[in-house]
Amino acid sequence: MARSVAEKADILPLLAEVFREHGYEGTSLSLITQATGLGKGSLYHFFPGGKEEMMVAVLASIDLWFETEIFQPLQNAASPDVAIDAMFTAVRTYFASGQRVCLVGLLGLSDSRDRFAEAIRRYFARWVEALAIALRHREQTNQAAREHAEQIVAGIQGAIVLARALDAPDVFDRILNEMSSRQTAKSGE
Amino acid sequence: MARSVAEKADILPLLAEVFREHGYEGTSLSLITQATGLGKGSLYHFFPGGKEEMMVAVLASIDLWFETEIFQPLQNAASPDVAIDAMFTAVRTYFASGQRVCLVGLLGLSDSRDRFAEAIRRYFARWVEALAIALRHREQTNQAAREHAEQIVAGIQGAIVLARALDAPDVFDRILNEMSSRQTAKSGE
DNA sequence: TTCATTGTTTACCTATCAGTACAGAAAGCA
DNA sequence: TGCTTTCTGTACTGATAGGTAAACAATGAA
Repeated sequence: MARSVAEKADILPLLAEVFREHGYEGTSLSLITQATGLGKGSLYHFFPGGKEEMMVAVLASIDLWFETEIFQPLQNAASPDVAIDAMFTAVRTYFASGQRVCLVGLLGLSDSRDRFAEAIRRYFARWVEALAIALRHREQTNQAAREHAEQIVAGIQGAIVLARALDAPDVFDRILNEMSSRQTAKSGE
Repeated sequence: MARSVAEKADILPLLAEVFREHGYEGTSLSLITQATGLGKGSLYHFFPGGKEEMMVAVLASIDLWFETEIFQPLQNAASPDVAIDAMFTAVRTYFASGQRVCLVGLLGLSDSRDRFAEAIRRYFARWVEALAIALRHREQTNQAAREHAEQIVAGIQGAIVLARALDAPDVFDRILNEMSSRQTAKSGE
């Protein structure tokens, strides 16, 4: 047969996209088979734990991506300003100017929050933490840097919500631009 | 029997709460009967259109509340500053410092977005519009007021996401306080 | 006190859900 | 070539989903 020699690594992005579009509850196995081209047999071969294990794997892959592409650069960059700029650019691309939902944020709002509470908490905690480190140079205290980081992460999440609701990607870009420029403006102080 | 002489007005808040907690997809009729104490028969008597009509009614009641409690005061207040302050206070209470989700925002992110797209769009469009009017005094141009309004509404939504994800209501309060104080700080300029 | 209206209970319908069982095909290795 | 491991299709399960039908109880006006 059409034995596609599927590997977990290949189907994870597809899986992630389905969960992003439909949430955890809204993603049925039939949607998954449709999106991945894999039958139930294959899916349960790779993920014996079913839907929940699939979501855990997706969350882990998201975590890995953000850790390497966003969090680590923020923490270790020689120039924090450049790293923060890079973060804004990466985020704009990743979330397709708000047309692509943040799966972790969505999960946190939804019914299945409790099931993945720890992964959700860690994702946002790491983001705030890494960004706060990059912001330390700019702020009087570590606490101020932390609060500023909270504002920016919340601003990004809110920009997704608003841009999706209004169906207006330009709203997303405007909000991110403003946060980014308010940032660089401070260097003149 | 226990004829509770139910009225639509009485069960709408209960309905709203169930939808808020579980989303549209996640809210099953059995959850609804449980939360309202009404059987399917009664529910379909009040809402012949089923779940969808229930959600439409809930959205309409939310719309009404925000229109009278938030949007109109923002637009018509003698003192916009006071009205904006009142908005922050009302929002903090309404969303219980981020422990209570914004149903409209959640819907916008989730699978059932298309079904209620127009109501979702209008809710946020009205919010931004009303807030922009209250902010006009503070900004150079109407466009700047609008952009600032977008930032604040997005900030509120993001604060909900972040506070829920971190399970930390104080994060919500901090972010709102900061936005509110940045606002009043400008009057000194 | 009749009687239509309004509200409620109960039983039932079909579709779909997540998950399981298992036979069997492809692939890798000998 | 054989044989084992890895993968896949099909058929099934029990549970629950949203929704329907209709008999029936409470209510309020005549």
